[in-house]
Amino acid sequence: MTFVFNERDGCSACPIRHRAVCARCDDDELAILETMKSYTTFDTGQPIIWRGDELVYFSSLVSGIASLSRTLEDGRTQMVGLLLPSDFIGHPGRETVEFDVTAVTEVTLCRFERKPFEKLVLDLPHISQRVMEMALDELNAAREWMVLLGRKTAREKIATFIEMIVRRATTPLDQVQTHSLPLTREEIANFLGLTLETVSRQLSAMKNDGVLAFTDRRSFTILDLEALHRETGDDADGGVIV
Amino acid sequence: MTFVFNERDGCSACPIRHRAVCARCDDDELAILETMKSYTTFDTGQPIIWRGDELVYFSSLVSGIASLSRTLEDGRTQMVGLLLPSDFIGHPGRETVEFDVTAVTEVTLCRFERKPFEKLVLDLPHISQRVMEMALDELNAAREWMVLLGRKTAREKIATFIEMIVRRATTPLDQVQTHSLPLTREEIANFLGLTLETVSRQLSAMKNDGVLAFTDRRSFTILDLEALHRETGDDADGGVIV
DNA sequence: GCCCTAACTTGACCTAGATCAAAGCGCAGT
DNA sequence: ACTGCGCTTTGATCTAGGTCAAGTTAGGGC
Repeated sequence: MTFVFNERDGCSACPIRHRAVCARCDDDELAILETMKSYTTFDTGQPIIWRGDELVYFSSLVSGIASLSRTLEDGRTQMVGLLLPSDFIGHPGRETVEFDVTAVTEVTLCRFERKPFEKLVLDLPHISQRVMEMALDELNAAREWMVLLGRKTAREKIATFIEMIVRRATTPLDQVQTHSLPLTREEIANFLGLTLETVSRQLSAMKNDGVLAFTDRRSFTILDLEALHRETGDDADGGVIV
Repeated sequence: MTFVFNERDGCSACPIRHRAVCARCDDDELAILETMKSYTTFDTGQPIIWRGDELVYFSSLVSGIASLSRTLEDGRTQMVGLLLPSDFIGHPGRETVEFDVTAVTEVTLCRFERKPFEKLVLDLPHISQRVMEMALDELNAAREWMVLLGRKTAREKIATFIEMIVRRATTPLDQVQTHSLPLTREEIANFLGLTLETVSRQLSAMKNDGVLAFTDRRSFTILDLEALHRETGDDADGGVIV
Protein backbone atom coordinates (compact mmCIF):
# COMPACT_ATOMS: atom_id res chain seq x y z
CA MET A 1 0.00 0.00 0.00
CA THR A 2 1.42 3.35 -1.04
CA PHE A 3 -0.50 5.51 1.38
CA VAL A 4 -1.96 4.76 4.76
CA PHE A 5 -4.43 7.12 6.33
CA ASN A 6 -3.57 7.93 9.88
CA GLU A 7 -6.77 7.76 11.82
CA ARG A 8 -5.45 10.18 14.41
CA ASP A 9 -5.42 12.96 11.87
CA GLY A 10 -9.19 13.35 12.06
CA CYS A 11 -11.84 13.85 9.43
CA SER A 12 -10.27 16.82 7.72
CA ALA A 13 -7.31 14.66 6.67
CA CYS A 14 -9.52 11.75 5.66
CA PRO A 15 -8.87 10.53 2.09
CA ILE A 16 -12.59 10.22 1.38
CA ARG A 17 -13.59 13.47 3.03
CA HIS A 18 -15.01 15.00 -0.13
CA ARG A 19 -16.81 12.08 -1.67
CA ALA A 20 -18.23 10.12 1.25
CA VAL A 21 -21.52 10.53 3.00
CA CYS A 22 -20.01 13.46 4.91
CA ALA A 23 -18.92 15.28 1.73
CA ARG A 24 -21.27 18.22 2.24
CA CYS A 25 -20.82 18.57 5.98
CA ASP A 26 -19.40 21.77 7.44
CA ASP A 27 -16.91 21.83 10.28
CA ASP A 28 -19.57 21.77 12.99
CA GLU A 29 -21.28 18.79 11.50
CA LEU A 30 -17.96 17.05 11.05
CA ALA A 31 -17.24 17.61 14.71
CA ILE A 32 -20.40 15.70 15.59
CA LEU A 33 -19.49 12.83 13.31
CA GLU A 34 -15.99 12.82 14.73
CA THR A 35 -17.34 11.94 18.17
CA MET A 36 -19.44 9.09 16.79
CA LYS A 37 -17.08 7.34 14.45
CA SER A 38 -14.82 4.35 14.98
CA TYR A 39 -12.58 2.41 12.63
CA THR A 40 -12.28 -1.30 11.90
CA THR A 41 -10.46 -3.35 9.35
CA PHE A 42 -11.21 -6.64 7.63
CA ASP A 43 -8.73 -8.96 5.98
CA THR A 44 -8.99 -10.09 2.39
CA GLY A 45 -11.83 -12.53 1.95
CA GLN A 46 -13.51 -11.85 5.28
CA PRO A 47 -17.27 -11.36 5.39
CA ILE A 48 -18.24 -7.89 6.59
CA ILE A 49 -21.93 -8.60 6.96
CA TRP A 50 -24.28 -11.32 5.72
CA ARG A 51 -27.53 -10.69 4.03
CA GLY A 52 -30.41 -10.58 6.44
CA ASP A 53 -28.18 -9.77 9.40
CA GLU A 54 -29.19 -6.83 11.47
CA LEU A 55 -27.07 -3.87 10.60
CA VAL A 56 -25.41 -2.56 13.75
CA TYR A 57 -23.20 0.00 12.04
CA PHE A 58 -23.44 2.15 9.00
CA SER A 59 -19.98 2.46 7.46
CA SER A 60 -18.04 4.40 4.93
CA LEU A 61 -15.41 2.43 3.12
CA VAL A 62 -12.16 4.32 3.69
CA SER A 63 -9.71 2.08 1.88
CA GLY A 64 -9.74 -1.22 0.04
CA ILE A 65 -12.49 -2.87 -1.95
CA ALA A 66 -15.55 -4.82 -0.89
CA SER A 67 -18.24 -6.63 -2.83
CA LEU A 68 -22.00 -6.89 -2.57
CA SER A 69 -23.22 -10.28 -3.72
CA ARG A 70 -25.87 -12.93 -3.61
CA THR A 71 -25.35 -16.68 -3.77
CA LEU A 72 -28.06 -19.07 -4.96
CA GLU A 73 -28.66 -22.37 -3.16
CA ASP A 74 -26.45 -24.34 -5.51
CA GLY A 75 -23.49 -21.99 -5.21
CA ARG A 76 -23.87 -19.83 -8.27
CA THR A 77 -22.98 -16.34 -7.14
CA GLN A 78 -23.53 -12.94 -8.66
CA MET A 79 -21.94 -9.72 -7.51
CA VAL A 80 -24.37 -6.85 -7.58
CA GLY A 81 -21.92 -4.11 -6.73
CA LEU A 82 -18.34 -3.22 -5.96
CA LEU A 83 -17.72 -0.96 -3.02
CA LEU A 84 -14.81 1.42 -3.44
CA PRO A 85 -13.39 4.04 -1.09
CA SER A 86 -16.09 6.57 -0.10
CA ASP A 87 -18.93 4.12 -0.75
CA PHE A 88 -21.40 3.64 2.05
CA ILE A 89 -22.68 0.42 3.61
CA GLY A 90 -26.28 0.41 4.84
CA HIS A 91 -29.27 2.54 4.06
CA PRO A 92 -31.06 4.77 6.57
CA GLY A 93 -34.48 3.33 7.27
CA ARG A 94 -33.43 -0.27 6.68
CA GLU A 95 -32.51 -2.54 9.55
CA THR A 96 -30.85 -5.25 7.53
CA VAL A 97 -28.75 -5.54 4.47
CA GLU A 98 -30.09 -7.43 1.44
CA PHE A 99 -26.80 -8.77 0.10
CA ASP A 100 -23.62 -10.26 1.46
CA VAL A 101 -20.83 -7.74 1.93
CA THR A 102 -17.33 -9.20 1.68
CA ALA A 103 -13.84 -7.72 1.86
CA VAL A 104 -12.19 -8.29 -1.53
CA THR A 105 -8.94 -6.74 -0.35
CA GLU A 106 -8.00 -5.55 3.08
CA VAL A 107 -10.66 -3.03 3.99
CA THR A 108 -10.87 -0.15 6.45
CA LEU A 109 -14.27 1.10 7.52
CA CYS A 110 -15.31 4.28 9.29
CA ARG A 111 -18.34 3.20 11.30
CA PHE A 112 -21.29 4.88 12.99
CA GLU A 113 -23.81 3.07 15.16
CA ARG A 114 -26.96 2.75 13.16
CA LYS A 115 -29.55 4.21 15.46
CA PRO A 116 -27.77 7.39 16.49
CA PHE A 117 -26.75 7.92 12.89
CA GLU A 118 -30.31 7.54 11.69
CA LYS A 119 -31.39 10.21 14.14
CA LEU A 120 -28.60 12.44 12.92
CA VAL A 121 -29.71 12.03 9.34
CA LEU A 122 -33.10 13.47 10.22
CA ASP A 123 -31.47 16.63 11.57
CA LEU A 124 -28.71 17.20 9.06
CA PRO A 125 -29.93 17.74 5.55
CA HIS A 126 -26.33 17.83 4.36
CA ILE A 127 -26.09 14.17 5.19
CA SER A 128 -29.50 13.06 4.02
CA GLN A 129 -29.03 14.83 0.70
CA ARG A 130 -25.71 13.14 0.18
CA VAL A 131 -27.13 9.76 1.16
CA MET A 132 -29.87 10.25 -1.40
CA GLU A 133 -27.43 11.29 -4.08
CA MET A 134 -25.24 8.26 -3.41
CA ALA A 135 -28.24 5.91 -3.46
CA LEU A 136 -29.28 7.27 -6.84
CA ASP A 137 -25.77 6.79 -8.17
CA GLU A 138 -25.91 3.19 -6.99
CA LEU A 139 -29.27 2.75 -8.66
CA ASN A 140 -27.96 4.03 -11.98
CA ALA A 141 -24.88 1.86 -11.73
CA ALA A 142 -27.02 -1.19 -10.95
CA ARG A 143 -29.24 -0.58 -13.96
CA GLU A 144 -26.31 0.04 -16.25
CA TRP A 145 -24.95 -3.29 -15.05
CA MET A 146 -28.28 -4.97 -15.78
CA VAL A 147 -27.84 -4.04 -19.43
CA LEU A 148 -24.40 -5.60 -19.37
CA LEU A 149 -25.62 -8.79 -17.69
CA GLY A 150 -28.68 -9.21 -19.85
CA ARG A 151 -27.41 -8.26 -23.28
CA LYS A 152 -23.67 -7.96 -23.69
CA THR A 153 -21.33 -10.62 -25.06
CA ALA A 154 -18.43 -11.93 -23.00
CA ARG A 155 -16.03 -9.71 -24.89
CA GLU A 156 -18.17 -6.62 -24.39
CA LYS A 157 -18.51 -7.44 -20.71
CA ILE A 158 -14.75 -7.65 -20.27
CA ALA A 159 -14.16 -4.45 -22.23
CA THR A 160 -16.78 -2.63 -20.15
CA PHE A 161 -15.24 -3.93 -16.95
CA ILE A 162 -11.72 -2.88 -17.92
CA GLU A 163 -12.96 0.52 -19.00
CA MET A 164 -14.68 0.91 -15.65
CA ILE A 165 -11.46 0.05 -13.80
CA VAL A 166 -9.55 2.55 -15.88
CA ARG A 167 -12.18 5.26 -15.59
CA ARG A 168 -12.31 4.97 -11.83
CA ALA A 169 -8.56 5.26 -11.56
CA THR A 170 -7.50 8.65 -10.29
CA THR A 171 -5.07 9.51 -13.07
CA PRO A 172 -6.10 11.04 -16.39
CA LEU A 173 -7.68 8.59 -18.79
CA ASP A 174 -5.39 9.01 -21.75
CA GLN A 175 -2.12 8.76 -19.90
CA VAL A 176 -0.24 5.52 -20.45
CA GLN A 177 -0.27 3.95 -17.09
CA THR A 178 -0.33 0.68 -15.26
CA HIS A 179 -3.58 -0.33 -13.62
CA SER A 180 -3.99 -3.03 -11.08
CA LEU A 181 -6.74 -5.59 -11.27
CA PRO A 182 -8.15 -5.74 -7.77
CA LEU A 183 -10.14 -8.95 -8.33
CA THR A 184 -9.28 -12.57 -9.08
CA ARG A 185 -10.52 -14.09 -12.34
CA GLU A 186 -13.26 -15.83 -10.41
CA GLU A 187 -14.40 -12.59 -8.78
CA ILE A 188 -14.45 -10.86 -12.15
CA ALA A 189 -16.53 -13.76 -13.47
CA ASN A 190 -19.01 -13.38 -10.62
CA PHE A 191 -19.23 -9.70 -11.34
CA LEU A 192 -19.84 -10.17 -15.07
CA GLY A 193 -22.07 -13.23 -15.00
CA LEU A 194 -19.42 -15.41 -16.68
CA THR A 195 -17.15 -18.31 -15.70
CA LEU A 196 -13.55 -17.74 -14.72
CA GLU A 197 -12.34 -19.64 -17.79
CA THR A 198 -14.22 -17.30 -20.11
CA VAL A 199 -12.78 -14.30 -18.31
CA SER A 200 -9.28 -15.67 -18.69
CA ARG A 201 -9.78 -16.45 -22.39
CA GLN A 202 -11.22 -13.02 -23.17
CA LEU A 203 -8.42 -11.24 -21.36
CA SER A 204 -5.89 -13.30 -23.33
CA ALA A 205 -7.75 -12.46 -26.53
CA MET A 206 -7.61 -8.74 -25.80
CA LYS A 207 -3.91 -9.08 -25.10
CA ASN A 208 -3.35 -10.90 -28.41
CA ASP A 209 -5.36 -8.26 -30.23
CA GLY A 210 -3.08 -5.57 -28.86
CA VAL A 211 -5.77 -3.79 -26.84
CA LEU A 212 -3.99 -4.23 -23.56
CA ALA A 213 -0.76 -5.64 -22.18
CA PHE A 214 -0.16 -7.45 -18.93
CA THR A 215 2.89 -6.60 -16.88
CA ASP A 216 1.81 -9.22 -14.39
CA ARG A 217 -1.39 -11.22 -13.98
CA ARG A 218 -2.86 -8.60 -11.80
CA SER A 219 -1.69 -5.46 -13.57
CA PHE A 220 -2.05 -4.18 -17.08
CA THR A 221 -1.62 -1.22 -19.41
CA ILE A 222 -4.05 0.03 -22.01
CA LEU A 223 -2.50 0.00 -25.48
CA ASP A 224 -5.54 1.08 -27.46
CA LEU A 225 -8.11 2.99 -25.49
CA GLU A 226 -10.29 3.62 -28.51
CA ALA A 227 -10.47 -0.01 -29.45
CA LEU A 228 -11.32 -0.79 -25.85
CA HIS A 229 -14.20 1.62 -25.92
CA ARG A 230 -15.43 0.35 -29.24
CA GLU A 231 -15.58 -3.14 -27.81
CA THR A 232 -17.83 -2.18 -24.90
CA GLY A 233 -20.91 -2.12 -27.13
CA ASP A 234 -21.97 1.19 -25.61
CA ASP A 235 -22.96 4.24 -27.61
CA ALA A 236 -20.25 6.45 -29.03
CA ASP A 237 -20.49 8.83 -26.09
CA GLY A 238 -22.94 6.99 -23.87
CA GLY A 239 -25.00 10.14 -23.67
CA VAL A 240 -22.52 11.29 -21.06
CA ILE A 241 -21.35 14.87 -21.09
CA VAL A 242 -17.57 14.83 -20.99
CA MET B 1 -60.47 -1.57 -18.15
CA THR B 2 -62.57 -2.44 -15.16
CA PHE B 3 -62.02 0.73 -13.19
CA VAL B 4 -61.27 4.26 -14.25
CA PHE B 5 -60.13 6.85 -11.78
CA ASN B 6 -62.09 10.02 -12.04
CA GLU B 7 -59.57 12.82 -11.86
CA ARG B 8 -62.16 15.25 -10.55
CA ASP B 9 -62.45 13.32 -7.32
CA GLY B 10 -59.16 14.71 -6.05
CA CYS B 11 -56.23 13.12 -4.29
CA SER B 12 -58.18 11.53 -1.48
CA ALA B 13 -59.94 9.29 -3.98
CA CYS B 14 -56.76 8.51 -5.89
CA PRO B 15 -56.09 4.80 -6.32
CA ILE B 16 -52.41 5.19 -5.50
CA ARG B 17 -52.90 7.60 -2.63
CA HIS B 18 -51.29 5.33 -0.05
CA ARG B 19 -48.36 3.94 -1.96
CA ALA B 20 -47.18 6.79 -4.16
CA VAL B 21 -44.71 9.52 -3.39
CA CYS B 22 -47.48 11.32 -1.49
CA ALA B 23 -48.25 8.32 0.73
CA ARG B 24 -47.12 10.00 3.95
CA CYS B 25 -48.57 13.43 3.24
CA ASP B 26 -51.22 14.88 5.51
CA ASP B 27 -54.25 16.80 4.25
CA ASP B 28 -52.46 20.15 4.19
CA GLU B 29 -49.59 18.77 2.18
CA LEU B 30 -51.99 17.04 -0.16
CA ALA B 31 -53.73 20.34 -0.71
CA ILE B 32 -50.45 21.84 -1.93
CA LEU B 33 -49.86 18.94 -4.29
CA GLU B 34 -53.42 19.19 -5.51
CA THR B 35 -52.74 22.69 -6.86
CA MET B 36 -49.60 21.56 -8.65
CA LYS B 37 -50.65 18.36 -10.30
CA SER B 38 -51.93 17.66 -13.79
CA TYR B 39 -52.79 14.44 -15.58
CA THR B 40 -51.74 13.07 -18.96
CA THR B 41 -52.14 9.78 -20.70
CA PHE B 42 -50.00 7.86 -23.16
CA ASP B 43 -51.14 5.17 -25.56
CA THR B 44 -49.66 1.70 -25.65
CA GLY B 45 -46.18 1.77 -27.13
CA GLN B 46 -45.68 5.52 -26.90
CA PRO B 47 -42.42 6.86 -25.53
CA ILE B 48 -42.91 8.85 -22.33
CA ILE B 49 -39.40 10.23 -22.16
CA TRP B 50 -36.09 9.35 -23.82
CA ARG B 51 -32.87 8.85 -22.00
CA GLY B 52 -30.86 12.04 -21.80
CA ASP B 53 -33.89 14.25 -22.32
CA GLU B 54 -34.39 16.99 -19.82
CA LEU B 55 -37.04 16.00 -17.35
CA VAL B 56 -39.75 18.65 -17.31
CA TYR B 57 -42.15 16.79 -15.06
CA PHE B 58 -41.85 14.36 -12.23
CA SER B 59 -44.72 11.92 -12.43
CA SER B 60 -46.48 9.25 -10.47
CA LEU B 61 -47.84 6.42 -12.52
CA VAL B 62 -51.55 6.27 -11.70
CA SER B 63 -52.64 3.45 -13.96
CA GLY B 64 -51.14 1.20 -16.58
CA ILE B 65 -47.61 -0.12 -16.95
CA ALA B 66 -44.46 1.51 -18.28
CA SER B 67 -40.96 0.23 -18.83
CA LEU B 68 -37.49 1.59 -18.20
CA SER B 69 -35.04 0.33 -20.78
CA ARG B 70 -31.79 0.83 -22.64
CA THR B 71 -31.08 -0.07 -26.25
CA LEU B 72 -27.56 -0.73 -27.51
CA GLU B 73 -26.45 0.62 -30.89
CA ASP B 74 -27.27 -2.57 -32.72
CA GLY B 75 -30.78 -2.81 -31.34
CA ARG B 76 -30.35 -5.23 -28.47
CA THR B 77 -32.53 -3.90 -25.69
CA GLN B 78 -32.70 -4.61 -22.00
CA MET B 79 -35.43 -3.50 -19.66
CA VAL B 80 -34.08 -2.36 -16.33
CA GLY B 81 -37.38 -1.86 -14.59
CA LEU B 82 -41.13 -2.12 -14.84
CA LEU B 83 -43.14 0.83 -13.59
CA LEU B 84 -46.45 -0.09 -11.99
CA PRO B 85 -49.14 2.10 -10.47
CA SER B 86 -47.69 4.28 -7.67
CA ASP B 87 -44.17 4.15 -9.10
CA PHE B 88 -42.44 7.46 -9.63
CA ILE B 89 -40.66 8.79 -12.70
CA GLY B 90 -37.68 11.05 -12.14
CA HIS B 91 -35.37 11.60 -9.20
CA PRO B 92 -35.05 14.86 -7.28
CA GLY B 93 -31.64 16.34 -7.96
CA ARG B 94 -31.34 14.86 -11.46
CA GLU B 95 -32.19 16.91 -14.51
CA THR B 96 -32.37 14.07 -16.95
CA VAL B 97 -33.46 10.49 -17.00
CA GLU B 98 -30.89 7.77 -17.67
CA PHE B 99 -33.17 5.26 -19.42
CA ASP B 100 -35.96 5.33 -21.95
CA VAL B 101 -39.41 5.31 -20.39
CA THR B 102 -42.11 3.75 -22.57
CA ALA B 103 -45.82 3.08 -22.09
CA VAL B 104 -46.32 -0.69 -22.20
CA THR B 105 -50.07 -0.35 -21.84
CA GLU B 106 -52.16 2.79 -21.84
CA VAL B 107 -50.72 4.88 -19.03
CA THR B 108 -52.04 7.71 -16.88
CA LEU B 109 -49.57 9.96 -15.12
CA CYS B 110 -50.04 12.46 -12.33
CA ARG B 111 -47.43 15.12 -13.08
CA PHE B 112 -45.64 17.88 -11.20
CA GLU B 113 -43.34 20.40 -12.78
CA ARG B 114 -39.84 19.44 -11.83
CA LYS B 115 -38.46 22.64 -10.38
CA PRO B 116 -41.36 23.59 -8.10
CA PHE B 117 -41.58 19.97 -6.97
CA GLU B 118 -37.88 19.88 -6.13
CA LYS B 119 -38.32 22.95 -3.97
CA LEU B 120 -41.26 21.32 -2.28
CA VAL B 121 -39.22 18.23 -1.50
CA LEU B 122 -36.78 20.34 0.47
CA ASP B 123 -39.59 21.63 2.68
CA LEU B 124 -41.69 18.53 3.14
CA PRO B 125 -39.84 15.69 4.82
CA HIS B 126 -42.88 13.48 4.31
CA ILE B 127 -42.19 13.59 0.62
CA SER B 128 -38.43 13.35 0.71
CA GLN B 129 -38.57 10.39 3.08
CA ARG B 130 -40.99 8.60 0.81
CA VAL B 131 -38.87 9.40 -2.25
CA MET B 132 -35.87 7.92 -0.47
CA GLU B 133 -37.76 4.82 0.54
CA MET B 134 -39.01 4.29 -2.99
CA ALA B 135 -35.52 4.78 -4.44
CA LEU B 136 -34.14 2.14 -2.07
CA ASP B 137 -36.88 -0.28 -3.08
CA GLU B 138 -35.92 0.29 -6.69
CA LEU B 139 -32.28 -0.30 -5.86
CA ASN B 140 -33.05 -3.61 -4.19
CA ALA B 141 -35.28 -4.68 -7.04
CA ALA B 142 -32.56 -3.79 -9.55
CA ARG B 143 -29.94 -5.82 -7.69
CA GLU B 144 -32.26 -8.77 -7.29
CA TRP B 145 -32.78 -8.61 -11.03
CA MET B 146 -29.02 -8.53 -11.60
CA VAL B 147 -28.81 -11.95 -9.96
CA LEU B 148 -31.49 -13.21 -12.29
CA LEU B 149 -29.82 -11.76 -15.38
CA GLY B 150 -26.33 -12.91 -14.50
CA ARG B 151 -26.91 -16.36 -13.07
CA LYS B 152 -30.34 -17.84 -13.65
CA THR B 153 -31.31 -20.29 -16.40
CA ALA B 154 -34.09 -19.47 -18.86
CA ARG B 155 -36.50 -21.62 -16.93
CA GLU B 156 -35.62 -20.00 -13.61
CA LYS B 157 -35.98 -16.58 -15.18
CA ILE B 158 -39.47 -17.36 -16.42
CA ALA B 159 -40.50 -18.88 -13.09
CA THR B 160 -39.21 -15.83 -11.24
CA PHE B 161 -41.01 -13.51 -13.60
CA ILE B 162 -44.33 -15.37 -13.28
CA GLU B 163 -43.97 -15.45 -9.52
CA MET B 164 -43.36 -11.70 -9.54
CA ILE B 165 -46.51 -11.11 -11.59
CA VAL B 166 -48.51 -13.25 -9.22
CA ARG B 167 -47.02 -11.74 -6.08
CA ARG B 168 -47.77 -8.22 -7.23
CA ALA B 169 -51.37 -9.09 -7.98
CA THR B 170 -53.74 -7.69 -5.42
CA THR B 171 -55.57 -10.90 -4.55
CA PRO B 172 -54.29 -13.48 -2.04
CA LEU B 173 -51.47 -15.63 -3.30
CA ASP B 174 -52.98 -19.04 -2.74
CA GLN B 175 -56.33 -18.35 -4.30
CA VAL B 176 -56.84 -19.96 -7.69
CA GLN B 177 -57.15 -17.06 -9.98
CA THR B 178 -56.54 -15.84 -13.47
CA HIS B 179 -53.64 -13.46 -13.97
CA SER B 180 -53.06 -11.35 -16.99
CA LEU B 181 -49.70 -11.08 -18.65
CA PRO B 182 -49.24 -7.39 -19.30
CA LEU B 183 -46.28 -7.79 -21.66
CA THR B 184 -45.77 -9.33 -25.08
CA ARG B 185 -43.34 -12.26 -25.39
CA GLU B 186 -40.78 -9.87 -26.81
CA GLU B 187 -41.14 -7.48 -23.89
CA ILE B 188 -40.79 -10.36 -21.45
CA ALA B 189 -37.66 -11.40 -23.33
CA ASN B 190 -36.20 -7.92 -23.05
CA PHE B 191 -36.97 -7.93 -19.37
CA LEU B 192 -35.34 -11.32 -18.75
CA GLY B 193 -32.36 -11.05 -21.08
CA LEU B 194 -33.70 -13.78 -23.39
CA THR B 195 -35.14 -14.02 -26.91
CA LEU B 196 -38.84 -14.11 -27.53
CA GLU B 197 -38.60 -17.69 -28.85
CA THR B 198 -37.01 -18.91 -25.64
CA VAL B 199 -39.72 -17.18 -23.61
CA SER B 200 -42.39 -18.85 -25.69
CA ARG B 201 -40.76 -22.28 -25.39
CA GLN B 202 -40.31 -22.03 -21.64
CA LEU B 203 -43.88 -20.93 -21.12
CA SER B 204 -45.07 -23.86 -23.21
CA ALA B 205 -42.82 -26.16 -21.18
CA MET B 206 -44.28 -24.95 -17.90
CA LYS B 207 -47.73 -25.48 -19.32
CA ASN B 208 -46.84 -29.03 -20.38
CA ASP B 209 -45.35 -29.71 -16.97
CA GLY B 210 -48.62 -28.72 -15.35
CA VAL B 211 -47.24 -25.72 -13.49
CA LEU B 212 -49.56 -23.26 -15.14
CA ALA B 213 -52.43 -23.20 -17.60
CA PHE B 214 -53.24 -20.61 -20.22
CA THR B 215 -56.82 -19.50 -20.67
CA ASP B 216 -55.65 -17.25 -23.44
CA ARG B 217 -52.17 -16.20 -24.60
CA ARG B 218 -52.20 -13.26 -22.30
CA SER B 219 -53.82 -14.82 -19.24
CA PHE B 220 -52.98 -17.80 -17.12
CA THR B 221 -53.71 -19.64 -13.91
CA ILE B 222 -51.20 -21.12 -11.50
CA LEU B 223 -51.76 -24.86 -11.07
CA ASP B 224 -48.80 -25.59 -8.82
CA LEU B 225 -47.54 -22.64 -6.85
CA GLU B 226 -44.96 -24.70 -4.99
CA ALA B 227 -43.42 -26.10 -8.13
CA LEU B 228 -43.33 -22.57 -9.51
CA HIS B 229 -41.42 -21.36 -6.52
CA ARG B 230 -39.03 -24.31 -6.58
CA GLU B 231 -38.19 -23.45 -10.18
CA THR B 232 -37.17 -19.88 -9.41
CA GLY B 233 -33.80 -20.99 -8.05
CA ASP B 234 -34.24 -18.71 -5.04
CA ASP B 235 -33.79 -19.78 -1.46
CA ALA B 236 -36.61 -21.58 0.27
CA ASP B 237 -37.87 -18.38 1.83
CA GLY B 238 -35.61 -15.83 0.21
CA GLY B 239 -34.82 -14.50 3.66
CA VAL B 240 -38.09 -12.64 3.40
CA ILE B 241 -40.35 -12.43 6.40
CA VAL B 242 -43.77 -13.53 5.28
C1' DG C 1 -68.20 -12.88 -42.14
C1' DC C 2 -63.51 -12.08 -44.13
C1' DC C 3 -59.06 -10.30 -44.35
C1' DC C 4 -54.88 -8.40 -42.52
C1' DT C 5 -51.45 -8.07 -39.42
C1' DA C 6 -49.18 -8.43 -35.19
C1' DA C 7 -48.37 -11.70 -31.82
C1' DC C 8 -47.24 -16.22 -30.94
C1' DT C 9 -45.63 -21.19 -31.49
C1' DT C 10 -42.80 -24.76 -33.09
C1' DG C 11 -39.05 -26.99 -35.56
C1' DA C 12 -34.17 -27.45 -37.29
C1' DC C 13 -29.85 -25.99 -36.78
C1' DC C 14 -25.84 -23.36 -34.90
C1' DT C 15 -22.73 -21.09 -31.74
C1' DA C 16 -21.07 -18.59 -27.58
C1' DG C 17 -19.94 -19.74 -23.57
C1' DA C 18 -20.08 -23.51 -19.99
C1' DT C 19 -17.98 -27.61 -18.35
C1' DC C 20 -14.39 -30.83 -17.67
C1' DA C 21 -9.57 -31.68 -17.57
C1' DA C 22 -4.76 -30.90 -17.49
C1' DA C 23 -0.83 -28.18 -17.23
C1' DG C 24 1.85 -23.74 -15.96
C1' DC C 25 3.19 -20.12 -12.80
C1' DG C 26 4.72 -17.74 -8.81
C1' DC C 27 4.98 -16.74 -4.16
C1' DA C 28 4.83 -17.93 1.02
C1' DG C 29 6.71 -20.82 4.17
C1' DT C 30 10.38 -23.93 5.45
C1' DA D 1 16.60 -23.82 -3.09
C1' DC D 2 12.41 -26.72 -2.55
C1' DT D 3 7.65 -27.62 -1.90
C1' DG D 4 2.87 -26.79 -1.86
C1' DC D 5 -1.02 -24.45 -3.11
C1' DG D 6 -3.94 -21.02 -4.99
C1' DC D 7 -4.45 -18.77 -9.08
C1' DT D 8 -4.33 -18.81 -13.96
C1' DT D 9 -4.09 -20.44 -18.69
C1' DT D 10 -5.24 -23.40 -22.36
C1' DG D 11 -7.36 -27.27 -24.71
C1' DA D 12 -11.32 -30.45 -25.86
C1' DT D 13 -15.94 -31.15 -25.67
C1' DC D 14 -20.79 -30.24 -24.62
C1' DT D 15 -25.14 -27.75 -24.37
C1' DA D 16 -28.49 -24.00 -23.33
C1' DG D 17 -30.18 -20.79 -25.63
C1' DG D 18 -29.83 -18.06 -29.94
C1' DT D 19 -30.91 -17.78 -34.91
C1' DC D 20 -33.45 -18.64 -38.90
C1' DA D 21 -37.58 -20.16 -40.93
C1' DA D 22 -42.19 -21.78 -41.39
C1' DG D 23 -46.63 -22.01 -39.79
C1' DT D 24 -50.70 -20.84 -36.51
C1' DT D 25 -53.90 -17.89 -33.97
C1' DA D 26 -56.81 -14.20 -32.98
C1' DG D 27 -58.54 -9.68 -32.76
C1' DG D 28 -59.85 -5.23 -35.25
C1' DG D 29 -61.34 -2.89 -39.49
C1' DC D 30 -64.07 -3.24 -43.47
